[in-house]
Amino acid sequence: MSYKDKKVITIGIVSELTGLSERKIRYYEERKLIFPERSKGGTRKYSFLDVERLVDIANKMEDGMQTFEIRKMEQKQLKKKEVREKMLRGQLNAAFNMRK
Amino acid sequence: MSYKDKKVITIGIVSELTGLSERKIRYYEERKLIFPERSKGGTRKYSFLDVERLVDIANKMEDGMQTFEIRKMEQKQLKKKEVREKMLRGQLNAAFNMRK
DNA sequence: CGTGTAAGGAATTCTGACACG
DNA sequence: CGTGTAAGGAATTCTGACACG
Repeated sequence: MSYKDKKVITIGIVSELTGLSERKIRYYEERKLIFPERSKGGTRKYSFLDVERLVDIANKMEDGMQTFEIRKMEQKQLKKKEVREKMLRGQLNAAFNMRK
Repeated sequence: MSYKDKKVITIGIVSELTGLSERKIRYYEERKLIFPERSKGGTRKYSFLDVERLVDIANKMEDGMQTFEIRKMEQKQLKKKEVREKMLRGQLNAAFNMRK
């Protein structure tokens, strides 16, 4: 975990960093696009990665995409990534086996 | 400016990250060891670099150093760094001049 | 000098709801 | 569906001060 992934930023500052209203930021969480942590008291805590994600979400919203479409798109990309990694592992294994 | 230098963390979270009380953190600011920014409303905002600095300060305090000593020490190291950079620039210039 | 604490107030955040479209 | 807003309350932070050592 680098600094980028540490959940330490409160929503007001995230709002400033992204230019999005707090309302929007909370709504995108409701739609499962973003997953802040919580303090003991219940205040949301975001990472810089979350901030980047929010900017990306904002761009897609501007392009007329709907929240559920954005969610699906992210799932697809996650799946692609998994497949890619699985293949890579397979090739590494094959290469390793050839050596014996 | 990388993420490390962005002042985005509130004092409560800094307290958790460093293990220092908010009182101590504010006191080290009073003694000019740390320089948070402020929100419009007046709440302090720290960077990850500040968090690292605070941990370093805490270690020196544990070793019995006093705040003014820590401040002096940091000034000295800053000066050393400046001298080093000045010398480096001088050498680079010399090397460049030899080429013509 | 360095730090804890209680005090009162202000800034920040939270949730659930209503509104509009 | 996506977002603004007013509402009431709770969590967070701020300052200046007193205390102890």
